[in-house]
Amino acid sequence: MALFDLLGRSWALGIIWQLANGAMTFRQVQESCENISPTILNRRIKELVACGLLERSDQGYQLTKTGEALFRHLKPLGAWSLQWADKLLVLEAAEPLNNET
Amino acid sequence: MALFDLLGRSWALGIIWQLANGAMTFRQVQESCENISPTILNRRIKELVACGLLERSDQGYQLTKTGEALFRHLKPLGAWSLQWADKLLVLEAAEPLNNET
DNA sequence: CGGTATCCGAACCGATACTG
DNA sequence: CAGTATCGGTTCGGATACCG
Repeated sequence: MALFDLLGRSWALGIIWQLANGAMTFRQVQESCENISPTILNRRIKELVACGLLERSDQGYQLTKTGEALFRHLKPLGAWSLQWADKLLVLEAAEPLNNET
Repeated sequence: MALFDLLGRSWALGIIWQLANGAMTFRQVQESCENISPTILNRRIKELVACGLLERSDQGYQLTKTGEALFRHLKPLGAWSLQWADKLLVLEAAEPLNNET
């Protein structure tokens, strides 16, 4: 699934997540992503635009219809993955691995 | 979302997809993924096991409960992404880019 | 402000060869 | 058969500097 290849790249999901709240300018996105370097931001944006997930408007960048549709599909998965990540941490904390304590 | 980082790696989704149909041995997975090299397969499997998505049984590797839950969430997204990929191709075919026709 | 060009180190893919 | 070790080649991330 090419989609996961794309979304797996650094900041791609973060950008989509941010833009789900409305249009943002280049700088705004940059700041909202803990000052990601412009190089990467530029790359991700171009990719996402090329894939029809993002578009430019007067207000800056924003999700396309397709992008919004994707976000709707992503949201439940995001929630699930949070639960999942939590459980992982708990498991790791419970398993002593090799440390004798 | 760490999940996407994991699933974005090569073959990770393919492996899950295959195992969704039932347990498989190392070789079987390998063959079902157009003979992915054992190095990569081994890496992916270890990661997925470490994350509680896969487990070993007598029949080989199989999805855990968690893995199956993930798969259920993934399926609709997979279907969506197919549509999306198709539209992308159509768009690219329709836009002449720079070619004068 | 918005975006591009360059460059380097790190991470990743994957072939091959090898052990149990 | 199942899995590991090693080692290139390539891609990716990201800092910096720079242009419109």
